[in-house]
Amino acid sequence: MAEKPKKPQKLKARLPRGLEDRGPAAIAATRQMVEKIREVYERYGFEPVETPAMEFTDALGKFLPDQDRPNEGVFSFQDDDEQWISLRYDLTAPLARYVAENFDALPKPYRSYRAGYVYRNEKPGPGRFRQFMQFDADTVGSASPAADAEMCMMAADTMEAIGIPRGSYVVKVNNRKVLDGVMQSIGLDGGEHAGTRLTVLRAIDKLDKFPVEEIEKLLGPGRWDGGEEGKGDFTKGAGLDAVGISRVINFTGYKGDSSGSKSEAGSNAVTLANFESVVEDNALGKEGVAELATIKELIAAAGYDESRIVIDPSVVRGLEYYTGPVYEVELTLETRDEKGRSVRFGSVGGGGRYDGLVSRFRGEPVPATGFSIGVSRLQAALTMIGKLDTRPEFGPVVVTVFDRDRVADYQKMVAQLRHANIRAELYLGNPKNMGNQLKYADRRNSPCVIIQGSDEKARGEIQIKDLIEGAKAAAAIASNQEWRETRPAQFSCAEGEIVAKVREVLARHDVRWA
RNA sequence: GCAGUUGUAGCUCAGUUGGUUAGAGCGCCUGUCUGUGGAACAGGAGGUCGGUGGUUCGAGCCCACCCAACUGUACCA
Repeated sequence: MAEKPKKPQKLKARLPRGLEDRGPAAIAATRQMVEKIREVYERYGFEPVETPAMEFTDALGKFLPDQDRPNEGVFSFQDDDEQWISLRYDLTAPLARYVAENFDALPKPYRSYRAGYVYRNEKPGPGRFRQFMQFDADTVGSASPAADAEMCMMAADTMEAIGIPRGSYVVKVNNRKVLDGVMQSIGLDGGEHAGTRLTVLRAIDKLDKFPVEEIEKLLGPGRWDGGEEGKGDFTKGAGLDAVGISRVINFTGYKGDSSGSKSEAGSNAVTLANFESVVEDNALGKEGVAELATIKELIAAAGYDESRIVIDPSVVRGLEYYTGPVYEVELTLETRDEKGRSVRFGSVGGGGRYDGLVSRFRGEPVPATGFSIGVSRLQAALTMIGKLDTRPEFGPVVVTVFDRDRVADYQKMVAQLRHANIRAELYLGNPKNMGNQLKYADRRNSPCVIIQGSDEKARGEIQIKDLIEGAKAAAAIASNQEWRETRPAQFSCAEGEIVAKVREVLARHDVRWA
């Protein structure tokens, strides 16, 4: 024998990490979610506008503070004129560019929404992808806390519209001015402390993740993630002294001994009172507290209680561009993966006020506030907790080919069904036997197939085989012979009745597309 | 990025203290069955055991490095 035939070097079919292919069930679920979110946003008065997936890199805010790692996390490339272009990493920065570019033509306040994929080059995880969908709404040109309050209410309404019951989600609100005020009051103002301020904010952001003692380490010297000195990775702390640490912890309303989870802040009124005592005479802090107080009144007047929208000092978000109120939506349902382990999904939406983002382009103040839902992450969470209908859609009615020379007759039946708005197709594979054609219809999840052999043709009839009913009947049948002879769930009717009879079958099984 | 764990068939996994030709279940294809999807039975395809180098008479197993995935952590506009 000659040499072993060399295997052709096959190209490995594979997808980069953090990306996913999406089948019919996932697509249908996304469509439904997006449609429901859209209805709510429209009802709040927002109008649609869309921008491309790419922007000039500088328009995305790459030069804003907190840019110690240029080009990290963003997919970028150079155009043929050497200008840097990036895939958008959110929908807010591109909107700011759009508004600035079309400023004079737009009504102010300008209120718009958009859904689209955004891209982040970071480590993927459960519900975290490198391409994912966001659904965004923004009010540009209003400095009123009413615009912020409205975002919170809309967030709550949206969650309920998607089918998440009241009590299974919570909208958390905070205000960056309060945080900044507290930091000023412990001597962390000024450019030389910018890095420290960031570290403090990051530490606060982890309050829902680690016990308070761990947060204290992050505010102080630092923390080892292996649980003890020298184990695992070391996170450098903010280096605050004991007074500074306790001021920050006091602000959060968390108690030193509560090993872990919830803020002690009982109600919005208590939280606000605590804020007031913590910011003392700091002007910026007082301004933030006043804004939160206004928001609290507005949402209460509109009938949103604290189980739906709550002031939470641990919400930080968007270190880069948020300037005032910030919001975050969290699922409070416990989510577990297929192995029963608890899974952290983090927030499924959020937003805040970004008064500096549009004015970058304009040299005049342009206040703005926005809210965004992480559609992909929310879908991943809902799928995991079984809240999403992941049943595959029914396939088309399949008209089988019995006699190869009568394809025209079969195609005519297909056309009749299609004209009656029934999804239908001719079997386009090799029609050498009926078994393969039925197997195909089965795999397509077809509700029924049409069969017409010469016997039926002679009588002017067709056979309709109900595959769903047939599958049920199959359970009771043991032998193949019996299976074939009974031809379960199959009936014949006159050729002219094809549409009416197929409709009956579809109705019987509640076929969604019918 | 850092740390830990794990890489054997399309999927889930076995694989003795290093010892001939690397296995099972499920899935896939074919046949029993040229006018009927399931079930059953029979058969078949599919692996450079993640990669490279080393130790050894001999490596899926031992050693080194690399790659990838998962988990935690960092970052997260």
